[in-house]
Amino acid sequence: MKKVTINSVAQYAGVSKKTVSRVLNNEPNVSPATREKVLKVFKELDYRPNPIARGLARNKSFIIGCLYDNPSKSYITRVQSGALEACHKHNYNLLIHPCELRGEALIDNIDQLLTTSRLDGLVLTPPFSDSRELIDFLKQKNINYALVASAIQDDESISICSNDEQGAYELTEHLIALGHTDIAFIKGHPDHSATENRFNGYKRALEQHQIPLQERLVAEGNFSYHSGADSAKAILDMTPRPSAVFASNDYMAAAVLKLATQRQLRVPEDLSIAGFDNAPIARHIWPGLTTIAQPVEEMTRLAVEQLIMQISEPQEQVYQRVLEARLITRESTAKNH
Amino acid sequence: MKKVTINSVAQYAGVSKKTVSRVLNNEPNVSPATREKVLKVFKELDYRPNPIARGLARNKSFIIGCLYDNPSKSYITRVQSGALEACHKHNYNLLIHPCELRGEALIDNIDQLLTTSRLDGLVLTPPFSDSRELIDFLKQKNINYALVASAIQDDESISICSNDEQGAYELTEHLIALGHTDIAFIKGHPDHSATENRFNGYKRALEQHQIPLQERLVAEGNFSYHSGADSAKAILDMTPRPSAVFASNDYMAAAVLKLATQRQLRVPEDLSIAGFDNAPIARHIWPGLTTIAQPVEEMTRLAVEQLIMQISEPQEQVYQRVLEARLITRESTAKNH
DNA sequence: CAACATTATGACACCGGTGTCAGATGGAGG
DNA sequence: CCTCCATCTGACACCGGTGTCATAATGTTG
Repeated sequence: MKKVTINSVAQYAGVSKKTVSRVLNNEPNVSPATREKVLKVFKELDYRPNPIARGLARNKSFIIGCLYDNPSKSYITRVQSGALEACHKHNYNLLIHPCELRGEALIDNIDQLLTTSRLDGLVLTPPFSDSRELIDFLKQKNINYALVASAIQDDESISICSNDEQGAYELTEHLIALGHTDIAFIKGHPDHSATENRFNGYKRALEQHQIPLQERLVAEGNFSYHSGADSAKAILDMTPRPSAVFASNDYMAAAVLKLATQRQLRVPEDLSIAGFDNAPIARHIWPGLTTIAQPVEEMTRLAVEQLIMQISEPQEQVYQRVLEARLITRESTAKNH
Repeated sequence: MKKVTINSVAQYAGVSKKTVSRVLNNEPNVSPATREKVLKVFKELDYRPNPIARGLARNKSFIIGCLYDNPSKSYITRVQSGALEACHKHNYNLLIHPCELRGEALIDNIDQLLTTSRLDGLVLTPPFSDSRELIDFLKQKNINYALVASAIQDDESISICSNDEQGAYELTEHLIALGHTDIAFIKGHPDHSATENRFNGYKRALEQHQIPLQERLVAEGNFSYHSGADSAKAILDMTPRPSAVFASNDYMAAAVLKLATQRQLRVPEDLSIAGFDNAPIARHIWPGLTTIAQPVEEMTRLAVEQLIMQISEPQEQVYQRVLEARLITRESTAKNH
């Protein structure tokens, strides 16, 4: 069981190791006969190039880093899953790096990460994808990166997002169509651009239907279940109580549902509740939550694929795209009587 | 902004690069004065050794792989979090590798992973940690590994688990103490050793209290929410209906709760429900689920730490440990009337 | 103080690939 | 048949560290 290196392949095939390397990397200027011969030896010896040696010679690691700071486990795993798919397709690996946006020394932390791990690129997920400071740092350091679900679309950044504003608009419109006019809204974390986008969609729908925005119905949250619980308390204590609540994500919506149920309110008869994200919890509870599904895996997959392309052959034109979100209606919303 | 390599450090400090290497690795046989001098240059030049070059020279990657195939996102993120903590502490990185135990070619898949990524070790989480086939393969290939939540304790394997049997025993006893005797049980996935352990705990508690085990009350699940929903239907259709349901994890318990609520059963007045794992959903729903909390992060952290120790200095005595699980009571269980 | 053991240091090859460049080979054109 | 150019191919240095071993410097002993 000896190690198969490029040297043994070269010797066995009767060519120089440089020629083997050429075949390996699909470089031109290898005669078809030689290429064939070497490829055959690859199979015979079951040769697999050592990525570490390759990395050293090319100053590459074939590793993409994924930054996140998100309370939603399901969001994180969806992001990972999309990123992994793209990585594996191109023989890259994924390094996960949870860290805090508001941490004392984010830039230092990332700098450390980059120099110790020699990452070839970074995928930034919210809220990092909206951090100007971080992005400027990466630009200055000449590190390739891709933004997921970011509001930034600046011609220099690969950026894939979904249409939060439109999603929130449709969901609000759905509630309005059910006869609701007093619709409370729970905002997300202020560091995420999704927070503002979703709120804007809500406002636009109200405006469109000539329903005045009531500031009193807008609560501050931060996407965590806990913050949803706090907002839920404030909202359910209001008089008059709104007939519907639109929370900026499903966890906060679940918190509203929990409190409402505790207080013997019937959902959706007495109170309609809607969320955002289509997290697993949205269908694990009763009644199931009406929500907006986003293509998180798809977004991340595209972002990482573009990132890898950018790494292998830097391009002038950078890829940007907005994917569609879609409304999913479940039992938690119903006609206002 | 030139690159700082071991050569530049050596030159700047006026020593050979081998000496720099010695200081870097805390090797003996360097005079205190020289060591001091080199360390000072490290700081001055902000030198960070290139892990790739190091890896090539030592035939190491400083990367640990983490295998999982688990429907629970929260479990996965907890595992990752524990593993990352241990990795970062020792300057390792974590590569995540979701794959299917029942996949057509698991061994090939892992073989591929190992040769292309040159991992220094693997952490196996359930159900991989119970796969004899995989473990034998790793032994034969001389790959270091650590088992998380495995039933295997064979003196050659690092193995950290928590006491599932005891946890299930305590939870069942809790239900018995509340006056329940007809306690349905939903099993987990047959590939996980936890499934049998939890079932054994349930049986032991019944036996201890002279309650005969009723086969009709035992349903097959597989830890997924969906399987829980199927079992829930079977259980709630039974006549007479049991007064309590103990599901082998919280997702399945949540499915029981959802169906019970849909059917207008009051929980816990008409039906007590308990789960296992203390997943986030257990406290995100109403009523909150009585469950068993396991130290998942702690298990994984310990496993990875031991794994890294094993890698750096192979030891005769291998580390094994059983951590305690603990009962968490919430609103979903109450006295049987 | 000679003889030897111990500690400190550096020269050099090596890990397994890739980049550069010079030289070999072969076909087209005059 | 010779020149010229395009296509192949390999020798060799190099990426940034580590291992081996010889040698220099220092310490210990009789």
